[in-house]
Amino acid sequence: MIDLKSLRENPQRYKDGCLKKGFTAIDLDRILRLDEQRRKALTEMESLRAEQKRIEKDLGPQIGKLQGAIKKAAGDDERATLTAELDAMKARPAALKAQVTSFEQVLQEIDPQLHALLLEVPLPPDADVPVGASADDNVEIRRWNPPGFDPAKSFEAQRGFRPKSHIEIVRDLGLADFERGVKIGGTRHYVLTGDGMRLHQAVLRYAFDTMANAHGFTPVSVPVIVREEMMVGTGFFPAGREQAYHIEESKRGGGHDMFLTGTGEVGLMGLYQGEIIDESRLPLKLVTLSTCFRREAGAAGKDTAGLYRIHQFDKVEQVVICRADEQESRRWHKDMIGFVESILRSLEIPHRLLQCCTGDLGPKNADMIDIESWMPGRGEVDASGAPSGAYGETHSASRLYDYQCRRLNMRYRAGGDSGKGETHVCHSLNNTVIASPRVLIPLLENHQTRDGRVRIPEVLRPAMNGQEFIG
RNA sequence: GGUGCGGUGGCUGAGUGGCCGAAAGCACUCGACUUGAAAUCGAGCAGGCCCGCAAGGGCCUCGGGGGUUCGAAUCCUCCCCGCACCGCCA
Repeated sequence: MIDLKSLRENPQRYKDGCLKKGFTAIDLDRILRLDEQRRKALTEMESLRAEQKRIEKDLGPQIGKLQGAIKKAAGDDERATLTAELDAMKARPAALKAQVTSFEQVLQEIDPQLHALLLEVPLPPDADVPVGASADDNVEIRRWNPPGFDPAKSFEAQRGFRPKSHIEIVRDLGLADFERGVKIGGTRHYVLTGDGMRLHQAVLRYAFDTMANAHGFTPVSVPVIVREEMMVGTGFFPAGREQAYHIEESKRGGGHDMFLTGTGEVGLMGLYQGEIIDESRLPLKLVTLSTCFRREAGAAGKDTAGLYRIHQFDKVEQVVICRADEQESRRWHKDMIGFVESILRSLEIPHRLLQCCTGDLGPKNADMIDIESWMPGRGEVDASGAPSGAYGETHSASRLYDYQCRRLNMRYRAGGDSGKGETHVCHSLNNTVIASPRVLIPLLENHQTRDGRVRIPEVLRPAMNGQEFIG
C-alpha cells in the first residue's frame, strides 16, 4: 500500500506512476476527495467528542450524587424534582453525542471505500526503470554463457547434433509422466519419475543449501495455505485474486476461507506481520522451500505441453526485510540477484538479465529484474524440425520499498527495543532462488549429449549419489 | 468432533463500571555512582490518526463488530483467533 500522506503531498508522482504502469482505471482524484472529506468530518467529530467527554467528566460525580439522592428521597415530589434535574443534566452530553454519531456515520461510509481504493494504487516505478507498455519493452542488461557456447548460434552448429526439447528428453529417459499426472490432477499436472524426481530434489536442495550455508540466510518453512489477510498484505490481492486457489472453508461452516500460495514469499513476509522489529535484528534474510500453486487463469492455450507452465511446483525463495533506506534496498537487490547468477553459472545454464519496463512491473514493484534461462528446445521450429531455442523466464527479483510492509503493518524501531526510537515501515525484497521443475528445462536441454544422455553439473552430483549422467 | 480455559503495552502479567492508556516485573534509553563494567539508585519508555509553521492540543485503540450506560479493558451479544484435555488420525 502506498502512503496516503505521500499521495496527498505529491499526487502527481502517483498519477505518473499509474500512467507508466498502465493502471488507467485508478482514480486518484477520487481518493484525494474522499480523504479530504474524511479528514474534515474527523476533525469536527473529534472536537465535538472532546467537548462531550469534558462535560461528562464534569457531570459524572454530580449525576452519581443525584441518583443516590433520588433513591433516598423522602416523597414523590422531591423525587420528581430531582429526576427532572438529573434529566436536564444528561441532556447536554446527549445532544453532543447525537452530533458525534452523525459524523461517525459519514466516516463509516467513507472509510471502507477509501481503504479499498488505496489497496489498488500501484507503487510508482523508480525513475531509472525504463518506460514501456509490456514485457516486449524489457531491456536486456547482460548475458552469461558457459565457455564455448553462444545462444546466438544454433545449438546444432556448436554441439554437433540437433537438440531435443525437454519433453522429448523426459520421455526418452523416463523422467516424467504427463499422462498420469493429468489423470490424477487434470491439465497442467505432471509426475516426475526416477532420475527426474531425483534431479528436481537435487537442484532444490543445492539452491537451498547455498542460500542457507554460503549466504547466511535463515532457513524456514512456511504455511502454503494462508488467510486472505496475508494475500492482501503481500500485495497479491486484490489484483491477483484470480491467480490463487481458493479454499472456501466458510462454505462448510468452518472458520474462514484460505488460499494456496503461489510463492513462498507470502509465508516469509507473513512471518513478521503486525510486528515491531528491533532495528538491530535487521536485515532479516530468509529462505524457504515451498510448494507453489497457480491457477494460470488467463493463460489458456499458452505453454500447454511440458514442465513450463504448471499448476504446482516447488520453489526456493529468498526474502530480505531491511531498514527503510533506498540505498540499502538497492544494494540487497543487487546482492540477491548476484546469488542467483552464481547458482546459474555453477549449473552451467546460459542466462540473461532483463530490466523489466514499467508496464511489466505489477502493482507492488518499484523495480524488477527478471532472469531468463536459455532453453534450446523452445522457440520457432524450422523447416527441418530443429527448434531455434529461446530464453524463458526462470527468476524474478523484486524491489518493493515499503509497499508490502505497510500493508502488513511490519515496522522496526530505530535504536533499542521499546526505546525512544521512532518506528518505521520496513523495506522488503524477494527473488527466486530456484523454481523446479521449470529449471529442469534448461538443465536437461542444455546438458543433453549427442548419445541421448544428460550430463549432471558437478554441483548437483553430491545430491545425485555421485552420478555423472542421466541415462 | 466434544469439553474447558483464555486473548491487556516489546515480553511476562495485574486490573469486574468513573481515580485506567492501564499496576508490577523484565527488556530498552538516558543520567548518577565506578578506572571500566556489573550491581545499585534516579528518570524516561505503547501504537496510530487528526489539527497546527511550531510550541502544543485533541481523538482512537486492552482480539474484532454490535449493544447497555451520563460513563466500558471491566457488563451483554455475535464473530475471529489461541491454548489444554478427550476422541479420531498422517
